[in-house]
Amino acid sequence: MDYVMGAVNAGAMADLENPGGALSDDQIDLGVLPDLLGYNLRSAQLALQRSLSKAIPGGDPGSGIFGLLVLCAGNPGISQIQVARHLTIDKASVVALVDRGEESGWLQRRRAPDDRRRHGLFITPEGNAHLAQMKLRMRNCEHSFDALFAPEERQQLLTLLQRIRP
Amino acid sequence: MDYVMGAVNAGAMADLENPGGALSDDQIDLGVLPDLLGYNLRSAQLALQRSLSKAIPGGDPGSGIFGLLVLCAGNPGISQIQVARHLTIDKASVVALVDRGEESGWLQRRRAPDDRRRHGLFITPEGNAHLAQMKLRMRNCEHSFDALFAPEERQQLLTLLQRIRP
DNA sequence: TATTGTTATACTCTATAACTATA
DNA sequence: TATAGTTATAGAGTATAACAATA
Repeated sequence: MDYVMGAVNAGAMADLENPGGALSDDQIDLGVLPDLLGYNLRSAQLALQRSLSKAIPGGDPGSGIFGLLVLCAGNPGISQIQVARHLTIDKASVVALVDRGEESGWLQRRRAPDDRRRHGLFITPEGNAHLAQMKLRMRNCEHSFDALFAPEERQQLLTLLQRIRP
Repeated sequence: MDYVMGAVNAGAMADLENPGGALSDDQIDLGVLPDLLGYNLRSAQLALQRSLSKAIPGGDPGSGIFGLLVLCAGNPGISQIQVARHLTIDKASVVALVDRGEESGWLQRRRAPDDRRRHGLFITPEGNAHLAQMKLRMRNCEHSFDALFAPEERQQLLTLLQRIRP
């Protein structure tokens, strides 16, 4: 119950204390937010994402073209529905992604001979070259965040995050 | 260099081994993805977000109406630009959020008497009631993820995530 | 019937740029 | 000049639903 009523009471109290003046920026009360997994996940991801998208056009790992190319490079002939499953997005969302990759010349759809419903995805030499470049930039960018963690801390962060995955 | 070439070589090898047949779902090679902070952050957040948005309409903590109401409850008279700073989004993105909150009757804009450029934001009794309900649902939903962590693990996860914040 | 891919559509979140009113 | 808020616009990213081709 404390959890639920806390901010409400704080609000009522602050209301009496602050009938209209400006609030200084460092006295802002974040309430329950800092204790929520969702809030902290989102803040962290936004920070990393902004840094990545400055360093790498389309460089959000796991969404966007980067994750797709990694999967095609490691699993030639992977189907779109498998991409969807492993990037945890809908198969319909994969279509536009693959379209982009194909238009850019980084991958190809090839109708699978053994099951003509399936499109096998194959990375091209241009795709591999592009991916290698993206990986370099990605590594450099992630490296700038490594300073925040001791090596075993970084690993534990990854381990804990992976438990949340479906 | 291993880092960069790893998946490329794996790709070339797999290409020889797999000239067109289906790949089984559990032999998919995720390449460098599992070692990337960005990929793991995104997967974890997607998983949590999907769970939350089933339990709570508009319930992504920190984005959306929830974070806004928490800030208004704890800091009556907070300005929109302060909301933007603490939710780490642009001031332009705050406008639509506050519009929604005002239309729903959960908060009010009040022109600040000491600086007529500023809109102070104030939560309404209806907003407080709604927020209390959202917090209950949020707690229940986050609680279902707590099973994944020992108490000190959860705390360390939060601590590590907070280091990434700008 | 079930699966793979596709199209069409819409919604949320965020950003940028240009504007206003106030300071 | 600078700041707070607004408007207009655009771009990701994702989802759902309905559909075609194939199994």
